[in-house]
Parts: sequence; structure tokens; C-alpha cells
Amino acid sequence: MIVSAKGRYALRVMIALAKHEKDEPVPLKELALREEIPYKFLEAIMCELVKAGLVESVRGKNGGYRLSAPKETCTAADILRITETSFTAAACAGGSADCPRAEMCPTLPMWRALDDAVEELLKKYTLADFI
Amino acid sequence: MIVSAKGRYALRVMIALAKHEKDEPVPLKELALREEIPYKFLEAIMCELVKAGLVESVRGKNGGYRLSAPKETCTAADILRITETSFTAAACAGGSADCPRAEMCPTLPMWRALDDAVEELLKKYTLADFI
DNA sequence: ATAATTCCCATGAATTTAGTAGGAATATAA
DNA sequence: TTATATTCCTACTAAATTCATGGGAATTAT
Repeated sequence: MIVSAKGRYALRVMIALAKHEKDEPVPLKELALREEIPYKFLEAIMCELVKAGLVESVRGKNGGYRLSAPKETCTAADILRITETSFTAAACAGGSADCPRAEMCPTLPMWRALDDAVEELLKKYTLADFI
Repeated sequence: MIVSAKGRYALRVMIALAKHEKDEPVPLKELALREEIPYKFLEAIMCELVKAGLVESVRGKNGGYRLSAPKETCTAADILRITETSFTAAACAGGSADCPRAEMCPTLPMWRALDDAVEELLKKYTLADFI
């Protein structure tokens, strides 16, 4: 029930990008160095962020990454939803409830409520708030 | 960021014990069978619950387990705090903040707030509420 | 004594998370 | 056009954690 390193790295990198006011993209090399995140691991994370549309990439020389939306509109929830393989408290609380006990499970409402509470809280923090 | 099987098992077993109105203890064998939890795994879980004082054990023949407090006073937070090896959202948010970045970490307040929100919510659910 | 039980310690299997490696594709600039 | 800096893609390995099992000692009612 802990946020993964991947998720924390992603948040850190997004904050770093948010701090970078200029329009020129920031290369991975620089991000990895400055934020002390393993280069290749971060590469995989950036790929997910790009696919999710949170970040834009520019290929080739002088390329790199930049936020694809203003820092005021990107929330911690947006980021962690992508990096956390399971963003829910209990697997059964998710949409694909394959738990055979789901029907009569007395705790399901609690897991749902927990998910909602977490989501609500994380939505309150935008990248701008961290700067 | 998911609640472990161990935690869910623990909650289920505690609910089962709460349902058992009689004063006689319920043996592990019966609990494991009824709740479809691997016997030996549950044994380890019960051991932790006993050590934490949530459950009383009676050894020897006709022995077993029973709640050590009324079902109205034991909350989901009490149970999960014990079974989840990390009950916090981010390791750094815990008391033993060994993260070298803790000083200047912009996200720490969020992790703290998240922990608080989770704890508050889980405290609202007592064993009695699940029955 | 016997049987039913909890307790304790050690080990193994499965899954997930974290991190690494190599090279193809793309774009800039000299 | 060639060198260089970059992202993108696929596969793999290592480490950690979670889940589960096994064997037997201690305890207690009958």
C-alpha cells in the first residue's frame, strides 16, 4: 500500500519540467542527472507519460520533453494514475471485479470509498502547487 | 499502492470472529475453511493479530481465537495498520524519514495528507459496520 | 495417554518492482 | 552527407516483496 518508486520518480520529473519555464524541451539525460533517477528507468517512465499525453517529446538533436499542458492543470492524480500499476486500494474495487466474493463482500464499499478519498485528495495537488 | 492479500484476509477473519456471538473461541481450522484462506498463511496472520492485542488465543483442545474487544471498537485502520508492512503512502512520509531529499521535498506534505486521509477513512469502519 | 489445538522457526514459490542493455529511428547542424 | 544527440522500442536481469508451505514443540481438555 505504498506509492512505487516509479510513481515518485514520475512526480519529481514532472515537477522538474514544470519548473522549466522556457519552451525548449529538456533532454532525458539532463532530467536523469538533475533528479538522480536511473537513466534507463526514467526513459521507460517518460515513454508512459508521453503515451498518456501528459508530456510531449521532441525527437532528434536538441530534443527532449516538455509538459503538454499548463502546470496549473496537471494534478498528482493524473500522474500517479498512469504510473501506479494498481491505483486502487484493493484489486476488487476496480472496474474489473473478478473477485468471486464481490457479490456479498462486506468490505467492498469501504475499498470504493477509500479509492474515492485518495483520488479526491490527489486531484487537489497541481504541479504548480509543488513549486 | 494496493492493500495486500494478507490485509484483506485479516479483515475477513476479523469480521468472521465478530459474527461469532458465542464466547467459545473459534479454531483456526474452521476459520481457514470457512473463509477460504490457506491454513498456514492464516496461522501467521493470526499470530500477528494476537501479538497486536486485537485477538485473544486459547491454546490446547477446544482452543481457538476470539476478539479481545467488542466489535464496535475495532476499526479497519486498527487491523490494516498491523498487516500492511507499509501503511503509509510513501515511505518518506513515515516517522523514520531516511530520505535524503526530505528537507526540500515538495511532495512530502501531500504524502502526509494522503496518509491522514486514509487513516481517517479507515477509522470510520468498525467490525460491527461490516455485519 | 490421546487428540486437538496454538505457537514457532525455517524454507520455498510466485509475483512485482526496479533497473539494465543494445540498437533502431529521428532530427539537427556542421 | 556525415556526425551527433536525442527519443523510441524490445528484451532481459536482478532484487525485493508477498504469498504460501512444512515440520515439529508446547499446551490443554477429555
